[in-house]
Amino acid sequence: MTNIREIAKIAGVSIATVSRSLRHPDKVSEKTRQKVIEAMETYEYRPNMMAHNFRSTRSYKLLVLVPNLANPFFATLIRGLEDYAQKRGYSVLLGDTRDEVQNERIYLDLINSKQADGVIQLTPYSPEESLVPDHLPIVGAAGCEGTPYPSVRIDNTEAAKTVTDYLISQGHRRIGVISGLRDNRHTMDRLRGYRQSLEEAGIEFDKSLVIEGEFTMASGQMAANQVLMMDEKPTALFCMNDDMAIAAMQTLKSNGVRVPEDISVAGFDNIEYSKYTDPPLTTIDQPAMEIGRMAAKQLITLIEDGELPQNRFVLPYEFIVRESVRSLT
Amino acid sequence: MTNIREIAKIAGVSIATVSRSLRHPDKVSEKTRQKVIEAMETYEYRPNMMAHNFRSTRSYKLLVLVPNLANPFFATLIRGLEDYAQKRGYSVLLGDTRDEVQNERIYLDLINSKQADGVIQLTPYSPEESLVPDHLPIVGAAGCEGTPYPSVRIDNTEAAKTVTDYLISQGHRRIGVISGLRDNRHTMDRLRGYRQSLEEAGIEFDKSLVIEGEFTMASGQMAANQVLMMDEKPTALFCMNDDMAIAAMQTLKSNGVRVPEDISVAGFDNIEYSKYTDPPLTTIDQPAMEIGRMAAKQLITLIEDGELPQNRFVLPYEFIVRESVRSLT
DNA sequence: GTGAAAGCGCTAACAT
DNA sequence: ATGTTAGCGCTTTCAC
Repeated sequence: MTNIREIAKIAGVSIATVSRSLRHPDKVSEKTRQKVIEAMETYEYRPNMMAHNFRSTRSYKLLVLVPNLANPFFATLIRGLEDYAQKRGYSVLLGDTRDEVQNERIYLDLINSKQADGVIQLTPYSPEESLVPDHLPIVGAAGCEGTPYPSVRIDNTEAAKTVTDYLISQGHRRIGVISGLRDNRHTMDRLRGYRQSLEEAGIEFDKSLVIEGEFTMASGQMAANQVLMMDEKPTALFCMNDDMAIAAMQTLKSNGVRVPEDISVAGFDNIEYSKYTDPPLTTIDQPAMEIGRMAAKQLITLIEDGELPQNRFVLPYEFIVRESVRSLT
Repeated sequence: MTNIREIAKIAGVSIATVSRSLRHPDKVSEKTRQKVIEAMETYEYRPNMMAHNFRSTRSYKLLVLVPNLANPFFATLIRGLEDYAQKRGYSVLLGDTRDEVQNERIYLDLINSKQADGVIQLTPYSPEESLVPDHLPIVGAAGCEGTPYPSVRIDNTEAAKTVTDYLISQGHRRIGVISGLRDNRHTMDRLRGYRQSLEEAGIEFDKSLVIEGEFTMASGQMAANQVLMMDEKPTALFCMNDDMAIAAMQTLKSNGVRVPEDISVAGFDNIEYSKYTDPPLTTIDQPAMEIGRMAAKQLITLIEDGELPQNRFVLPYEFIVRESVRSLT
């Protein structure tokens, strides 16, 4: 258990100098610094970060609140986040909330008890449910419009409009939607884009075409079953994430409905699996890694500087055309 | 910034009593304890865990080393892990190694610098590459046979044999394999099961039928392309994980090879997506959540007691028959 | 440029 | 059952 005192003794300096050699090398003469470094190396000294963190009232930990880690979109985002955080000397603490607000409370306690310096929230903001304490360093990632704290995201409304525009350009006019939960902000933002597109094309909005899912594959399957029972089926289906699109597509096909010949399907997220469905899925590519990196960057700045020059970071998305949408013209 | 001293003053006791009320409530009289609790509540006192951890030389953090968080099998395992850890008062620190040993080194530094109490390793043990320091509390999860530290896993060899046995029982004799990297221990264990099955059935092992992948979808696709170019194609394909199976299946189909009519496909892991492929994938269900929970449990025991009553925890797997395998008989 | 010393918030002997 | 006190390993004034 070699500590700072031992190194000081070996190097023949005071513990203050050892500390300075690490944290403020410029305040130590080149010669003594060398002596200290050498002592550290021969004794394989590793500063006790618990003491360091305690003393400097910084944990160098970022808490990420994720509704479902098993969704590869979130997992990929977190990979980016972690990659960046690591380069800045921060580690990431995982908080899988299972989409339950009460679980968030438990994790937020890590902040209060000083075990994390800030949080990255992957669940879109909900005014009713949010329990963000004041002055908590927090940034939203892949969130929604109107988040009251800094956030990094794409323009969900515009992206949804892009998808719908494309469906319409392919001759579809009866376009179904498999949405997330009605009061989820992603659902709202994306539905707005869908409706805008319809409106511009002069197609009347038909709410019976919107089926409520909850961003899970099981819900995508259920939604597809509802589509199967409709008398007048849509010719195309816009699913608000790839998980639901993948499940819906499979459900449709296993019930004898061909994709895209009978019903076209589009997704949202561009998780890797969407490239390997049959047919490969047309979808919106959210730059998951980049959103994660950027969110980490903003959070760390917020922690270290106490403020951000800018609060909204809207990243570009890409529309990926594959083979799950058929042209009607 | 309300600290233990303030609470002591408010409650009219010493700081020792405040500390005891929290950590050893039985050593404090009911009456004073109530006073202390009340003071804590009215002042919303949250103990500074950085100080607590520092003082007790425990970080209450578990480091999980994962080769690729975007693989839902790992993500699901981690969910289980985290769920259990949380109940025991531990948090999980994420270390995505991108399957690079040198990245492991960076993360293991978190242990040396006392920022984590132990590690859960999700990459199977490799004698050549492993850099596990002595006396490091570590448990392997979803690892391989012969791991020199405690591990929680299924019997990979037996599971692979189960799959192959089934394929043979359906009349297949020319069974291809898409494996992981040749020197990966999962590849070795599972290949052994495959060969055992063949041997018992009196089928000669043909190494030209084994195509090396690397557990990624991209490699599954490449492997499938190799199968497509074979003169004498296998009638069935055993893929060593679902990601490769999913990619292979899609590649086969998009090249006009029907699954399972022309080639049967089986996977390994039973990630959720394998239920929604077309056709749904026959595969081995690894109890990911349960492996994660159990691994966390063992690691915490190891940390707190310094030893484990038992070092090998082999959990049951399940063979899931869906529709991607056809009977030849 | 360097050292002496105080102290971060808490825990745990030790004393009463 | 409760209080006094030393000290965990480190950072940072404050002197020199």
